[in-house]
Amino acid sequence: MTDANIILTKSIRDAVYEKLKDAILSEQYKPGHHLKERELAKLYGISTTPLKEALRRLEQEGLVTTSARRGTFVSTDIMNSIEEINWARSALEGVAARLAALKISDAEISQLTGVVEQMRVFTEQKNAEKLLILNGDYHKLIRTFAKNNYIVQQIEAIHSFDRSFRQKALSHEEELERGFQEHANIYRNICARDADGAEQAMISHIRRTIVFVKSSTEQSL
Amino acid sequence: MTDANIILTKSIRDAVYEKLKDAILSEQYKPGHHLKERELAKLYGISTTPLKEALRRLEQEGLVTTSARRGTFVSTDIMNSIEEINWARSALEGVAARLAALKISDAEISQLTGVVEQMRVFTEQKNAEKLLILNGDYHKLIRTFAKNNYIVQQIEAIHSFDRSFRQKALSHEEELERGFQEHANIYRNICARDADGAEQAMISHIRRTIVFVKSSTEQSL
DNA sequence: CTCTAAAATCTGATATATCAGATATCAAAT
DNA sequence: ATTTGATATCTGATATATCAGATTTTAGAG
Repeated sequence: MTDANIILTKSIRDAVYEKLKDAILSEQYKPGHHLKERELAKLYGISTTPLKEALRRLEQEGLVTTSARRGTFVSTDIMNSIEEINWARSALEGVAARLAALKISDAEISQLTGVVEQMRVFTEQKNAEKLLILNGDYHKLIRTFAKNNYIVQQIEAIHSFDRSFRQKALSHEEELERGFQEHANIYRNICARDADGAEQAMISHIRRTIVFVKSSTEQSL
Repeated sequence: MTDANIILTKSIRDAVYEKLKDAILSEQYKPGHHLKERELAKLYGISTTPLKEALRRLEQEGLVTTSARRGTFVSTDIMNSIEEINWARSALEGVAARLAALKISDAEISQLTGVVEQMRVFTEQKNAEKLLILNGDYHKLIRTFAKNNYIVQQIEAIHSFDRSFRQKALSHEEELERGFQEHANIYRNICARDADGAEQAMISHIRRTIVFVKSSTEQSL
């Protein structure tokens, strides 16, 4: 409740969209759950208009399914939607790494080096919490250095989806070391201005993570 | 006017979404044009509620930009250059080809074969007009076979921006034959279920086209 | 004439009422 | 007891009214 109220500047529509998305991704609303417009509107103390707009957006993203005058339901296969989105992310972050390798300046390499060195420290300390933040910074730096606004926008639109996803990835200890090695590998390729190598390293890093989280989630069922 | 009324089964929301999208893509509403909710609602004889939902969807696709209580405007694609967008397109169509290679059924291969055979004929006839349509069908089939809704949406959002781009690509005769060879190569990789090969073939095909169009456009200036 | 501030106006955002399709309920017929 | 169909009810879809931020207009001071 508290964190939602921090966002005072946002419209009700966007606030309720974020709230619902988080609730669905964290499985507070389980697959198949009926999201009733009037009920939710009353619960959140808002009208159905912005709520409806939020539901439409979630529908387009595949998180809910609406049947006219029957109801809106949380999609039965959320993991599939998340996986679909992460395939797109792998492609977009891959090409971002390529462009970064082509365009990066020496000053920017220094910046990236600084982050990688910090990551090395926290990996040795097995500090998953700090690493989660640093990993975010690392990926953000790379797409910034790609200097392609459209790609940055698309990647950041995807980001909120896999907050929970990346958290799961780092909850396994062996993943910390492997993740760092892959990040270091991407880093080396970018520094060497090896566009093909950087793109491939980034793509296989993200796709391996997809498969890893998927399989470890399925095991826990 | 008449064709819109044929769709009686659809919701007003979807009908007005398509109507607006067509109008924007055909440049009846030019970039920068102010789409006023009340004005359009009155024009179409509907209320602002479904109209607003249609506008939100167009906003998410990037066709319009809304500033709260200032207005909704047809996007000016000046923000993101055609080149920027096409880097994203190459990555997304590449991963679509990969997924198609992984998931394609025998029946779907037959469908794709049919299109490729037609393309062969029109390439020999140097029929650029027909090839433009078939190329579109070909790419659309591949992304459909990828069975990833999110990626399909992203690619089609990009398409609505640069119809002119692919037209330019085929305006050079030597490009017809080279384009067909590349398409045939992608096709072979997908049929062989070679995911890596299909992705690489698609990516290099699109990126070569980007460079080609860019250089030939610069020459003509 | 210029500048400023208040008010009128324009616009999207939100709230509420109503419509209409889909489903569930239940009583009557067999 | 089962079936059927009328009806009550639930739900999203749509229409309309109102709110509030942003812009423009304009009246008044200098």
